[in-house]
Amino acid sequence: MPGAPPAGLLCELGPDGRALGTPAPVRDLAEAIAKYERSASRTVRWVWSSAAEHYPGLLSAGIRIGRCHDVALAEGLLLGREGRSSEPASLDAAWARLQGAPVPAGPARPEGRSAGGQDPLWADGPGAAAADAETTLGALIAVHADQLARIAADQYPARFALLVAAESAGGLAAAEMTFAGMPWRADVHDGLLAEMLGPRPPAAVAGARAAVPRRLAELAAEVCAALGVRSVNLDSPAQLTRALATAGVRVPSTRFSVLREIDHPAIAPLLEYKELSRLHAAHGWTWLDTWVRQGRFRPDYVVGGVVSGRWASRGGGALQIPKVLRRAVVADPGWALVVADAAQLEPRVLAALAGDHAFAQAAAEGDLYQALAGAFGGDRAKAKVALLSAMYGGAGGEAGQLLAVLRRRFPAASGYVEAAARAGEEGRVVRSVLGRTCPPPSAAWRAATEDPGDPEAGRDPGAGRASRARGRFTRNFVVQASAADWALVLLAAVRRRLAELPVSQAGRWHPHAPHLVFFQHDEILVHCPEAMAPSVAATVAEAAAEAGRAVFGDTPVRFPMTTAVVGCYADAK
DNA sequence: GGTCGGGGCGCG
DNA sequence: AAAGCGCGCCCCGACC
Repeated sequence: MPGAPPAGLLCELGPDGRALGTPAPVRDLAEAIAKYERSASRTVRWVWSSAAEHYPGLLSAGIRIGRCHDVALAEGLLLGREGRSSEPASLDAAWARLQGAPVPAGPARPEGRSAGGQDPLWADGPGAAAADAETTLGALIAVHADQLARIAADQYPARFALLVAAESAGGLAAAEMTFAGMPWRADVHDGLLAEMLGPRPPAAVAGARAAVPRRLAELAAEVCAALGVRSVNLDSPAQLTRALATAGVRVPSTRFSVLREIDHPAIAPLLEYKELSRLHAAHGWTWLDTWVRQGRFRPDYVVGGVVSGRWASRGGGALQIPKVLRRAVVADPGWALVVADAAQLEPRVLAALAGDHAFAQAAAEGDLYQALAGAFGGDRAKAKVALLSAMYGGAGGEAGQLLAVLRRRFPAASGYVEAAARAGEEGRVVRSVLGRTCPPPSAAWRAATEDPGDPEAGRDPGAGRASRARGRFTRNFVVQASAADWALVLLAAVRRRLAELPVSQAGRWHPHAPHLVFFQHDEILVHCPEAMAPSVAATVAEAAAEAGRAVFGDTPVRFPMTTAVVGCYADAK
């Protein structure tokens, strides 16, 4: 019925996922959910097909939920562990697999907001009869029970269960962050653009290209004059390379790092042009018009969108916001931003992962690189290069020597990443600390690297390169993915603890309570009333300690957060 | 008219 | 000797 609140079907489940009693129809599903959330006598964990699909609607109705089991996210993790990450992870797909039926086509990688699709819990749309709701609920219960069994069958079931819980909490946090939005001052953004690019050019008339901002036109003219050419499209690497060649400058590419080394009058304006045109194209006035509404930037986050478990985003380049634009991220009047990022997260994660005693001691307090500097002649910069090379697989320049030092002084830590690299080179998979699994090698990779039957035939010349490239990937995966595990547990802990602060109300999305507004790999932003900022900062610190214990157990390694309470994101560091 | 891979660069 | 890890999005240019 148009205008009626969505009805639905609820069913309580036992610890093993079996239905307790019969499904109960409710007239107003949102209200029924809120009522469960408010009930003090028990903690509810909602089982649903996906938060990305269902939660935005609940939030719009003013309802916040505490915990869930997100079937799609869980399925993604399980498929990954089973070496089937290319298969679709939706409830429909999982149900089809469980029944041995043809699996509906769908995106293999997780998606954010779904464009449509059936709503298994409150199926009241056209064509969704009550019978369909029952069928869908049955599928949901069966798939969930199957997932619980598959989780329990993991080599480390408790850790994998934590991963599924944290991923599910991430799904909730992502929807809440989109709902709340990141405070964004369009006037400040516009002012920054005008300062750097010149005033906003008039909108393009139909059919014509938009006018180029004044500063970009000036810089392009300077470059042309210095190169002695009439005109060149600086946005075309091919054209630019040719124009540089006519001026006697031969470059292998037009990358910033290549051009920077060249002594020619065209280079300075060219580098400035590249920097500003990038800002204009990616985060200029068009971006502002497209993505900022009523003082908020609301990107879609894609939980688990990166193989390592990091989030991706869709639209607005939410995870690539240029640092200069942080000036536009300003707390509402009377509110503050608590900006917290994990200090030197990845090397600390490696220390905890490897159980390298000497390394872990260095990661116990303070500046990790400084603590390791002693092993590198007291040079902190060398310690940092050595660590980054170990985690990324680089060995250029003096990194090779520094790696040798690292290997001698911290054998367990370097051994950990070396073993991961070997596994990757040999085509095996590796896992994060909580059990997120990297994708298996592609068929093309296997074909390129397999041993030829005839020893005289020799290997494909690209085989070594492909093998080493995968080694670098798995070497980095164990660290990056374990860091993502920690960050996800941190996010879940912050989210839960914020909801326990006095101002919050169970079951309600409270617009005046502190809320997460941004999460970028190892950094979080909380928007909160000014007076609450100190308790929010303390909450984040407690959550970080909790995440360390939950993910790594008993370790001397600490995971300190650098936390700032500011009115503007740009002032955080 | 559209798609798609590459070059390039923003973030971690 | 040469090369480092993971993304999203812009523009270009080849191609259908």
